[in-house]
Amino acid sequence: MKKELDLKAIQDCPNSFVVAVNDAMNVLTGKWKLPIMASLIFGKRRFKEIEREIPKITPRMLSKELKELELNGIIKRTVHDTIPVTIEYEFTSSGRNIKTVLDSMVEWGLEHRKNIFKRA
Amino acid sequence: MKKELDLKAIQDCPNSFVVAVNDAMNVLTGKWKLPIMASLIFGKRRFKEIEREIPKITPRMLSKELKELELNGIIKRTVHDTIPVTIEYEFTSSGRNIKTVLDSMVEWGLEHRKNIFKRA
DNA sequence: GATAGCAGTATACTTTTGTATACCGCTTTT
DNA sequence: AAAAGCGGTATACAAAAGTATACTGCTATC
Repeated sequence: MKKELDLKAIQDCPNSFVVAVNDAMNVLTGKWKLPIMASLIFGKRRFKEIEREIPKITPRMLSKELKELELNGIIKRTVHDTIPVTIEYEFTSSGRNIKTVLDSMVEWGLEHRKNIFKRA
Repeated sequence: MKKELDLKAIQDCPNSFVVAVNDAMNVLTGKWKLPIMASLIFGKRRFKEIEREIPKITPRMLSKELKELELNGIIKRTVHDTIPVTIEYEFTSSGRNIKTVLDSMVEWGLEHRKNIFKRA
């Protein structure tokens, strides 16, 4: 699945809005991003800690997703020069704010289920 | 990509919240769902109309996504018994409300870009 | 000195998602 | 009677996303 949203139908929306939605989607899609963010929500975590908290994730996927989240400015990776080095991941403030999007999803989702059952 | 969110880390959140986020994600992910919804936002549309409004979508994908959106209670498919039959797609009220989620994404996305450039 | 933990990487593979191309039965227009 | 529009389906294929399994160099403990 390519990540563009090149549709004429949205051309009348300001392009920055499309970009903004795209940015948000990039942070939310994929099987493991939400679990990883859930693991970080109460504070800093190390690689192995996250791995243990998320059943069935492989180190390959965890590594890949952490890199992507870091690149997108959602999390910050810090290397502490202890011996041996310890590495910690934590949200950026932008990253922490993605919760507002999740909140709106929860609100919509709950309401949606109510509507579904009304007519079923 | 499997669609479960079976993570221990979210187990302390009420399960209904996880389900709700999942429901919202199902409506938003994939390359064509947003374009299709954008096409429906100003009113009813017929299959070929949507197809024309979205450059490069194949009828196969359009058909597949419309079915999925209908199954998820986002859009409604109506068969009018004209001769020949005409078929119209439109949002359900739940479907229309997904815009609140998109709005929160726009808000977050714009703010996020501002933060990124501040530190870059 | 073997074993285990840390923070990952490498390689090969399967599954899911999306594309390309052609076609169907029906009706209206030319 | 041929061509084009409607609302799709069928088949085959390519690309993206995710899995399985093994391994690396480092340190610290048993």
